[in-house]
Amino acid sequence: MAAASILEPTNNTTSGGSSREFLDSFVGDALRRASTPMMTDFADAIHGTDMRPTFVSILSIVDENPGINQGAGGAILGIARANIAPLASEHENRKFLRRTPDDPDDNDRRAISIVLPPAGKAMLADCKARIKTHEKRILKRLTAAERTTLLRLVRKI
Amino acid sequence: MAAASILEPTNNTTSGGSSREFLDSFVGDALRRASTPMMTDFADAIHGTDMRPTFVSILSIVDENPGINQGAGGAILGIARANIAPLASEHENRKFLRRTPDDPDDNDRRAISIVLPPAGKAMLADCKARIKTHEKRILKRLTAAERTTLLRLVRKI
DNA sequence: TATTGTTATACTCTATAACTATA
DNA sequence: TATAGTTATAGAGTATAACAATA
Repeated sequence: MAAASILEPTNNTTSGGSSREFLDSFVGDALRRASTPMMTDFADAIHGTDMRPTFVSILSIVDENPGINQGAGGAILGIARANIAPLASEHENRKFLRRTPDDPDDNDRRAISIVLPPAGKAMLADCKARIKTHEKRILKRLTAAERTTLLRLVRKI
Repeated sequence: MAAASILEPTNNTTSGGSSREFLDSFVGDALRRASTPMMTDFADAIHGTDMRPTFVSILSIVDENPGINQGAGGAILGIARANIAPLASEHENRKFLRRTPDDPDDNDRRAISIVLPPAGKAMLADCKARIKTHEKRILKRLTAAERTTLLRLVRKI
């Protein structure tokens, strides 16, 4: 992959003197223009691990909520049940998570509990380290205070 | 369409007491979780116009930079040349923009100038009005000052 | 050689509907 | 009837490679 942007403009507001007046007044477009390269850089950060952004977030949620079922995990992440299923299945094939028909209360046989086996924990640890480096690189133009403010404001949306 | 989120959690930080500690510390994930519903709501806002988010941004850029060529327009928007081509072609078929082999300096016959005919201007005006309403709805939890700060910080990424 | 536009292709993420098995 | 998981499919957005015409 190595998806370092092909697009010439490196700054994020106006480009070369061309007008972006309308778009520049909208938060939605700013968010899109920030999150796309962010995702690209994220993908670069975990390149070589055969993981993808959504994969890492799933491992992270399962690690912090062992035994959680797929639907609840997906809801936390904002991923629909229908999209969690194939991802969980792929994870399981790679031995990064384990699904058991056991449920937390042992009385709903529809629910499937997910848990991280050692291979999953190791992969997650590797990705976490890579992601921390990635975030530092991406956010180097923001002070610590600005990052905190940004997080707070984005979450209010 | 009418894609009002199917996902249960309505707030954006932690859900129901489940842990999101790791993800919650990363700006990238917050951005993703904010921009996805934002795009969905945007799509709802322009529903019925047969437009898509990228379509609107292209019309907007051409309107503000009449005669711009495709590559430059795409660069302003962060869209690769290869992806602009089919979008521009579809726009042209719908009479929302006009492409002429004339270039600004009349001496580069590779470049193609784009311009908004009346139908394109009318469609853009309609979309702009819808988008303004959409942004107000989405950002209703932020004060004017917070929106300004958010825009400034996101652009620094 | 480099660049504009084009085509074709692949991949990620998201949305929807329909199905099963449980409840 | 309602829910958890599954499957299949469709759509939007993005990335890459290769090509023709032009510079």
